[in-house]
Amino acid sequence: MDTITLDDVAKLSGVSRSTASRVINDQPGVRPDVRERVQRIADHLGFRPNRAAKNLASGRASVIGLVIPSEELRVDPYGASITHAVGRAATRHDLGLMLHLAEEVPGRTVHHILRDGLIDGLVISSVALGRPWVDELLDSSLPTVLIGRHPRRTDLASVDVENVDSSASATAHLFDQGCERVGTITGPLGRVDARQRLDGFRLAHERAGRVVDETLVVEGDFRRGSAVEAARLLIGRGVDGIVAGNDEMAIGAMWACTALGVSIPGDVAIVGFDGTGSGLDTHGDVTLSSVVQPFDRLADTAVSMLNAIVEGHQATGPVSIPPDLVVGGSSLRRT
Amino acid sequence: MDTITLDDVAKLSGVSRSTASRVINDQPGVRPDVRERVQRIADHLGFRPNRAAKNLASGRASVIGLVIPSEELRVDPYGASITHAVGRAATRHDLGLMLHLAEEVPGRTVHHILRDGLIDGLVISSVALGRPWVDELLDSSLPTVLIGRHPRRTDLASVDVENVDSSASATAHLFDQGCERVGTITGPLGRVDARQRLDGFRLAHERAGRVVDETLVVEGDFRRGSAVEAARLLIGRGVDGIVAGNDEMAIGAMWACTALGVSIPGDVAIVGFDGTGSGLDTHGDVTLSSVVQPFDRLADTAVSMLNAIVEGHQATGPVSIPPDLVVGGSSLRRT
DNA sequence: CTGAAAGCGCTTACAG
DNA sequence: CTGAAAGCGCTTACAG
Repeated sequence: MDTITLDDVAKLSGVSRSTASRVINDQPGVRPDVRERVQRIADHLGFRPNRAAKNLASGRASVIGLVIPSEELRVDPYGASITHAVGRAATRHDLGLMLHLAEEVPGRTVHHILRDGLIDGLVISSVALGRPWVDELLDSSLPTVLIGRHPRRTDLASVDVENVDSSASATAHLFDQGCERVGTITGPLGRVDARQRLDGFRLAHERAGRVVDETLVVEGDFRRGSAVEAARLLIGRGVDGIVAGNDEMAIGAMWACTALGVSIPGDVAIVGFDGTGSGLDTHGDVTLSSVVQPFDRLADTAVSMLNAIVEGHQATGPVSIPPDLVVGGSSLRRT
Repeated sequence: MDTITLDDVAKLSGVSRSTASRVINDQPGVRPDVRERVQRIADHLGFRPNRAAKNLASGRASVIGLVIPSEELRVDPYGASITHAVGRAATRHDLGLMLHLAEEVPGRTVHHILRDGLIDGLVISSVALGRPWVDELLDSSLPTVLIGRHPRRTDLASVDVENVDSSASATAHLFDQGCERVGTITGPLGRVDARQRLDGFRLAHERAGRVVDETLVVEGDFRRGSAVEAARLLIGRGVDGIVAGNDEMAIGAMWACTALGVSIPGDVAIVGFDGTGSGLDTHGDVTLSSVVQPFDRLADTAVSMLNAIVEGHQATGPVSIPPDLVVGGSSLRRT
């Protein structure tokens, strides 16, 4: 073994393990010159503290878990974006990230996750809610932060995009582009985010003194396929603008338009939500306008909140972060 | 603290910690009745061994890491599929999975990953190769297994899909469907997998006694956008079949066809590779034919190999697993 | 500012 | 088949 331990550093520096520990962990109470010497020796030796030992001794793992449905990870770029963002955030906070795929966790393993001391807390994608073991976690002693929103509980620490106003802006943007008959393809209305985005759609109408034509409100399921059909329906009903509940469905709608020879944005202007599908390579020639989720800020906030809870602070309630409307070719009519 | 330790179990069972440990870890050398009693008490107490302690004492983390480029995770379903599959495999092997996003690892952190004792080994997506710190890992003392193939080195433990023959089958399938002018959109030819799939394309021609029309071989970059253009080109050159280097590009090609009013599979039959994009909701009405990667088998094999290396066995060389051609509506002409 | 000492919860030879 | 003991590599009050 050429594994270098704290003892090695201490011995070579001529200090005690305690002092070496303080230096390594940037704790105060060490004479500057001593600190410098120890640090130098540690660097020179290439000392890396053993995490397991540190964990055991301190009761801190410096690792957090992410719970996300595997379906979400595979099927929807949203899941991948969240995973990516939380990974970045964890790294920034100097934490490791363990992946817990929602489908893969056998029943009793919940306790495993809870008590095996391998993680300090959990970031949970609200998409994972509804599974009994996930719901159970919410009330366990393990610190958790939700990305998204719980359908009922407001006591949980959570971070979410602001859905209502931003969705209203997207709708208003279509009005601005001269759209007269704007329809919407919503996510599954059992989900909070889908409902809130619909609320925003209605709000924009209200603000503009318009009346929502209810035949132009079609429920989808956040997947592309559902939007292809829904878009056909809406096109049949003469829409000239579509607000999609997410980008996947916006892409489905674009597909339907293309297949029907309906031009975008000339005949139908389209706006999505998420910002996962933007970029030319996602849907032919036209870039998709979208309400872009601030994934990095969401993740960073979530990890910060989680850290705070781990450190013993009270969990704060839901936090909401406004996204940006990014206008692309799918909705911009040159005037 | 109501944390239950091995000591609690031992005391309540009236045995030593050693014996309790043996029972908990299913090690031999314990009288059946004792084993049963200890087990029962452990269960009753809800005992969960502390992983950090176990790790420290045994030198095993029971956690493996996955290195994957974050781009891959966000942009291409392939990355998400791999991540998902490795997550499943890890769970099956009773291992935790830590995520190491290729972009997020600062230089010196390599050593961190190497020596902090948090992981036993690493599954590395070959897409991550080329980054200096990743390449460095390959030669470190940390056990690693590659999913994919190294451009040069054959000494590394790796698992990959069989690319050549399967790609040949895909091409042959188009011949079977009556295609006379089959073109291909390849991945970036700097990559082994892209080259091998092109080799398969050529091989199929050879086997069928046909000559490859080199003007029908167009290089893409595995992204959708590149395929939209490439497909336009190919359509202009009169192809009636397209073999795409992956599903993302197949979808791009389908998009191009749809936009040009070219019918699929009537005018142009299309086959992809990966099996990530199949399912109706990905591209309008038509399901995509594809060489479907055996993600679960790939991941399972990779994790098994990794485990073996961790346990001290010699690393075996590259392993290749054949994928399945799954025929969908994009290439099946009713005859 | 510094160090000696106990302890985190487990595993693992080593004796019996 | 079973147990006493040492040890994994760190942190953390507690004294000085």
